[in-house]
Amino acid sequence: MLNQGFLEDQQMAFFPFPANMISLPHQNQKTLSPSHPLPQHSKPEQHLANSHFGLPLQSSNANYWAWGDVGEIISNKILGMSSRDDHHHLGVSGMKMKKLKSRRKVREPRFCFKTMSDVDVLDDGYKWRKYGQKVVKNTQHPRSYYRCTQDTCRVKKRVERLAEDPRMVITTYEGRHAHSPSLNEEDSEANSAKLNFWF
DNA sequence: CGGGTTTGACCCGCGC
DNA sequence: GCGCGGGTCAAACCCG
Repeated sequence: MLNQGFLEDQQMAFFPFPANMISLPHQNQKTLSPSHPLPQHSKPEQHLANSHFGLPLQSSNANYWAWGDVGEIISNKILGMSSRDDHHHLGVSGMKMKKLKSRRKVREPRFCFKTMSDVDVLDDGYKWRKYGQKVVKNTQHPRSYYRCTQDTCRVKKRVERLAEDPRMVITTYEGRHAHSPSLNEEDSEANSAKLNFWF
């Protein structure tokens, strides 16, 4: 059973990395469940070229794909609000966040996706430092907390395994990277060109 | 020695 | 106000 709060909270679900962004060191690592394969026409690169990409969403009992403008999907489907107001608050400092908190609860944009993988931490091109681990209630698997190592970047991610199916890894990203991935230095420019959809 | 991980303590929001 | 639970901190530890 998927954690109820999880679904309600995120209402979104699964953000696919473009295939060229995910390295697959393990044979059996696949994005999304095999029972919900990517549609044939949904080659991520294609949509990158159009500055659009697919966002597979999950309702309570079915996975489906939505295509369109990233920001639109994020604000409509993920943040669940018309986020014009909140866009101003994205990426603000911790201090500012505290001030804003008192006025109104502002949440960093979040999205998550599910992968079938032996490894907990997928290589998404960014460098992460673990800052905590917690056993969440009613699950036998701990949740790990990671922060982007770039000191100006406040992006965080959580990684946990599905209780019902330990082969599945749920990765939840919070915030936006203020930089391009640091895969390796020499082609960081190419990477940033490819990956500037990271908003 | 520098950078990452581990892990218990602490913080804070939320429901009762 | 209090307790619970999720999220974060930070000292200790580990490793190349």
